[in-house]
Amino acid sequence: MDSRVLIVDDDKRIVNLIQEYMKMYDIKSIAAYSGKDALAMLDERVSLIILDINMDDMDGITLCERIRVTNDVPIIFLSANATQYDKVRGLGVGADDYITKPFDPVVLIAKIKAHLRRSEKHERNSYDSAIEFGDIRVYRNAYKVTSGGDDVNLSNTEFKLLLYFIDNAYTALTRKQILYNVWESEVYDEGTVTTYVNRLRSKIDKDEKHIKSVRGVGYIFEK
Amino acid sequence: MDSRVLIVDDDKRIVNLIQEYMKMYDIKSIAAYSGKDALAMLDERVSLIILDINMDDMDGITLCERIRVTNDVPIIFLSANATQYDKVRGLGVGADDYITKPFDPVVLIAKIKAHLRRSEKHERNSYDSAIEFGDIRVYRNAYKVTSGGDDVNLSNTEFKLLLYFIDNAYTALTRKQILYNVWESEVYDEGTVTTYVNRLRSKIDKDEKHIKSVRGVGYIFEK
DNA sequence: TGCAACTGTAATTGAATTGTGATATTTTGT
DNA sequence: ACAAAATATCACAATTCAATTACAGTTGCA
Repeated sequence: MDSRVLIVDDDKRIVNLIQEYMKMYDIKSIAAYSGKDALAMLDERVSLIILDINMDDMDGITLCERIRVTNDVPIIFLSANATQYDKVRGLGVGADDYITKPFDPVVLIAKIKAHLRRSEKHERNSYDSAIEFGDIRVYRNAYKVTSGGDDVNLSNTEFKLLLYFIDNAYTALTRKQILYNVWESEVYDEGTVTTYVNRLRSKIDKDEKHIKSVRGVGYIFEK
Repeated sequence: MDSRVLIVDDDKRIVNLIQEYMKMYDIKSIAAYSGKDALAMLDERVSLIILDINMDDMDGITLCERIRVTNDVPIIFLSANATQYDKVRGLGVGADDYITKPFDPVVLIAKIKAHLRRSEKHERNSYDSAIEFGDIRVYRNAYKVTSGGDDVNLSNTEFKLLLYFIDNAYTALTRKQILYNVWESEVYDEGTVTTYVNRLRSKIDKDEKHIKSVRGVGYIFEK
């Protein structure tokens, strides 16, 4: 994980506080103390922005709109209360989440991590390039999988299941979740998932290096 | 084939990499390391532009719009992820294709060639640029196909289908997609595609080396 | 006009895939 | 070590899918 979070707030104490927490969880951050500074810093690579709604020189909403013109990075608003956020949402500004002050650091970190994970997910799984793990390569567009260079013949369902795992790597998935997302219906027996996971394993993951069982929950895929 | 590709990216390593691959396939290229340079180079004759979406001095979208004011040359976007490209498409910017980083060089070259071929069609000086795979040669402009030197008689629909496959090599295509693009309508039965694929196979690909079935999906063409 | 090629649909066949239960194995808590 | 629960494995019948073949309507052209 090589992501950076930009914190924008004209109250330096708040910025310092957030940076302290983030340091504890090994999340890199940079800070801007005004809207103008923030815009300047966007030239650098930033994975997520935490943005205070109330600032002196430029309010957070305006700043958010300006950012959105050129940038798709997730934004979490810091607001004094929930009503304030409703206003933001009403305006249709492209914010992705919000936290009200005073905030619980645990919640803040959880939200940050969730957003980082989500955007990271989209990054690597580009459409034309192969996804690799171990000696397995998955070619999304070609519906093709190779293992050590040799073609592996996966059925359509097996392939879709594999993609679902890949798109949700490092997250434990319940059988119900898997049914819902891969079979797009819950009418099937959960045992079906078990069977298919094992079919997939027998073809590309004989020693269960990547698709691991999580007893009582379901499965987790690790690259 | 006397065409030139302009590569625009401020990351010189990427540019060099692409130029290396292109050299291997005898495609001439020139490079620009900034949007400003790229605009200047457009005075010269260019057949295709490969354009990074993220650049320091001018983002790819803006550059694309500026180019489009005066120029109709095909543009392939290089983007960090597919989401980014969706945004471009949403803006209605006149991009013709995209490739996500990290890219598969084979796919990149295939796409470049496809675009060059397509635009070449409109130019006067391209009589008999054949597309080759196996012992098959396809002469786009002459509506002619040979197999091992002998003429193959393809019907019009079969020929259009073959061209569609060629232009979308290494991508699995659904029957619906094929209907939509070759028959230019979806009113027909999907079985029609099946029949035509098999007619095509019996004429130029008896052992299914190039047109492969992807069960549950459709077909994929590989050169 | 008449014939040959082409077009799209439909029926048939064989093979791959599908979901489910029945049984074996592993893991867990006591 | 034991029973209970969860998971893995296996075998199966039903289904789905694509290749093949046949066919009737259409088009083009000689």
